[in-house]
Amino acid sequence: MRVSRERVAENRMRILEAASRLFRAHGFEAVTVAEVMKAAGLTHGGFYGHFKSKDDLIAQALAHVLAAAAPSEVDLADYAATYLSPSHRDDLAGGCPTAGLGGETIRQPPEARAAMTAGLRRQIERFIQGAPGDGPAERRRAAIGSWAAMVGAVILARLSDDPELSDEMLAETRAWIAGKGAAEAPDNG
Amino acid sequence: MRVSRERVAENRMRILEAASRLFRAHGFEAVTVAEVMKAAGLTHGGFYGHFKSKDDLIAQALAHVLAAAAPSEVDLADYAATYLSPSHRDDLAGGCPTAGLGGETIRQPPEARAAMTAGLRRQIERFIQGAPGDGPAERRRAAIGSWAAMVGAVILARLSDDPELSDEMLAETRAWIAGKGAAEAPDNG
DNA sequence: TGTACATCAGTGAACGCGCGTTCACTGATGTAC
DNA sequence: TGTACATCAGTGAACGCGCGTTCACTGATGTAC
Repeated sequence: MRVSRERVAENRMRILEAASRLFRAHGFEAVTVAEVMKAAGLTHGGFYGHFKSKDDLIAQALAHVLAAAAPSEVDLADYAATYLSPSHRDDLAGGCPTAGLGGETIRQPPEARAAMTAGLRRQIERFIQGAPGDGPAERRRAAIGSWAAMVGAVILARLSDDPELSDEMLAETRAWIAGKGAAEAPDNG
Repeated sequence: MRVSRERVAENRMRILEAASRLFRAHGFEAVTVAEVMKAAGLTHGGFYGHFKSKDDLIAQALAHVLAAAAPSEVDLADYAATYLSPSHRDDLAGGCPTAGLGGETIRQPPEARAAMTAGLRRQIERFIQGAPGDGPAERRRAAIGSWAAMVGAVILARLSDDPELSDEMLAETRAWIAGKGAAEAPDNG
């Protein structure tokens, strides 16, 4: 049965939201088109009215969730405290798509990688204002280094089957980033 | 045709080596059992004489490649220079299994995660001796933070479809780690 | 504003392919004498 | 040391299942008059 134009747009959004959460929770390959459609409250046959293919959905779901991130500048230390928290580590489905899907997106088609690259650029820009350092170059370096450490730490913390080591990865990386931020630029090395 | 006992052990090693490279290059799910066996110079039917299942192969291949890493202590700055090089970034099949497969291993069965956790522990221990810092706690913090930044930076660099941004991720993270190593512990923050 | 019809979003059965896994078979290895 | 036979690693065809994708159909929406 045909539905109204608003309903079509709403269904499309529901598919993107459901896909975004399911992909983050289980990875691109483990999630089926039928599962996504069911989570969106639809049947699988209608999928191809909205998307060209599953790969197309992957790219659009990534672009959707990455664009939804807070647009304003953030304080790097505040952001790190939230990002490197146990509750973010434990929230696969609702957490950072870069940490949850970055490792898999490397092998995805160009469209998905392009979405991730755009997200990476935005994240660095977002960090630059609130990053420590004397000049723009130093602040950019701090933004890049901190972001790499945050993403790496969440992945390693999720990987660990020992809760103590997992908590330690988060807490120590957070302290290490804060320590680096407070330190002055060295003149050796 | 039956083969000699040495040949059995050699075949098993060949399967583990082939699996380790193929998994790192293409991910666990994209690689088929038949592909692994073909790369090892065998036919797929014999696979179940060596391994209980594909999941079993994944866990054993991870344990195998992680155990093969250099056992001695390393200088953190030297290690970072190699790890954060374009040639390591571009060598998916021969590169670090944590960077290549860590993101996917989160969703793998306990045995695979246990292998990764053991590798993570070993890597931190390996770094502690050569890490900067006054006491053991400070050196451990530097080891953890640096490792998180290295893994994150390689993943982000591989993700980026812009070669310039990709190179920048590696170079800036490397400089940032070095800068942090030289800095003294802050008394604020 | 009402009516008649064309459009098309969504349904659910079906298709085809690839994958993990199984199995009857082969023939070289290892062992008992 | 040599022979006869049991063992079993590897082969390749086959199975069964699940997945992405297609398609004929349905019926509410949107439009032409």
